[in-house]
Amino acid sequence: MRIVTWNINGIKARLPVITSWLRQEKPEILVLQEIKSVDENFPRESFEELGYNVQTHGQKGFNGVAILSLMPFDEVHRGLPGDKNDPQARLIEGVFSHKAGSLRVCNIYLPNGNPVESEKFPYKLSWMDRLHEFVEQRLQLEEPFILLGDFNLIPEAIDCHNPKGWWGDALYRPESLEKFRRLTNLGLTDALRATTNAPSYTFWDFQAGAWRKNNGIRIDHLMLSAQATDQLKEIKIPRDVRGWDKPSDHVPVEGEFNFEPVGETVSGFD
DNA sequence: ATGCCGGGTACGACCCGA
Repeated sequence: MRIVTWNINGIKARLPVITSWLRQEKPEILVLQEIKSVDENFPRESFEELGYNVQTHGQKGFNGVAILSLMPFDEVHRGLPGDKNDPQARLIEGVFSHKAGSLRVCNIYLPNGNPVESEKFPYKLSWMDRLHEFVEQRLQLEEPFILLGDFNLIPEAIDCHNPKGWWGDALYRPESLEKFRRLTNLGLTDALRATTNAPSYTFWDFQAGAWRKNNGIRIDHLMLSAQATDQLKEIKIPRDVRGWDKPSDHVPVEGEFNFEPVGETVSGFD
């Protein structure tokens, strides 16, 4: 079973790229960040035609997350608990069945946090505190759990082309990394780093020829519970997608797992 | 290089992103 994360930077502008990629790749699950759409305007039919079940958690103008799945959703949860006044749509979770049990897939778009001097940075840190609480509860379930998405965090120097240039940015500074390590120390495995020590970028800025110069960073991650790590086969990052027509500034990150779907996929829920 | 692109809203600039 293939489970993929992709920050697509606007569903409206990216629909042709995503549908052609889906026709080619047909992953069981694709999670999207930055759909920049309200739920009513999400082009769900374009994905349903391809056999996908669609669940969204959108908002007007920016942010917004979605899960596309060939398998039916057993459960859907929207929003990160811990602040009822937080209007930003950055988390959606789906629960699925596979032959040996259940699989919980939580898609996040973690706040960027820049500029560090603005209110955006404390928002990032408090969002990470809320995520910590949430993940702690999820891990107590002792089941396959995949926390994936755009973390807006550069884990280590190897994960950026120019570490000295990035150091101090909200994506790569002590306060952010301390909370990130506290989170992963709950018992999450970085799937990419479990399989390779090679530099593996997932984002290249639109500006300043970043793609041409390979001036990239790795900020899109699959973080796995022990029960999910046991089933991990490999991680692939199809970086060529960054060179397609009208690309996102992020590329997909694909996880291949030993989970097997239950029978035929069916639509018609919800 | 705290905005050079690129997408959003809304239709002329501004907000947002990493």
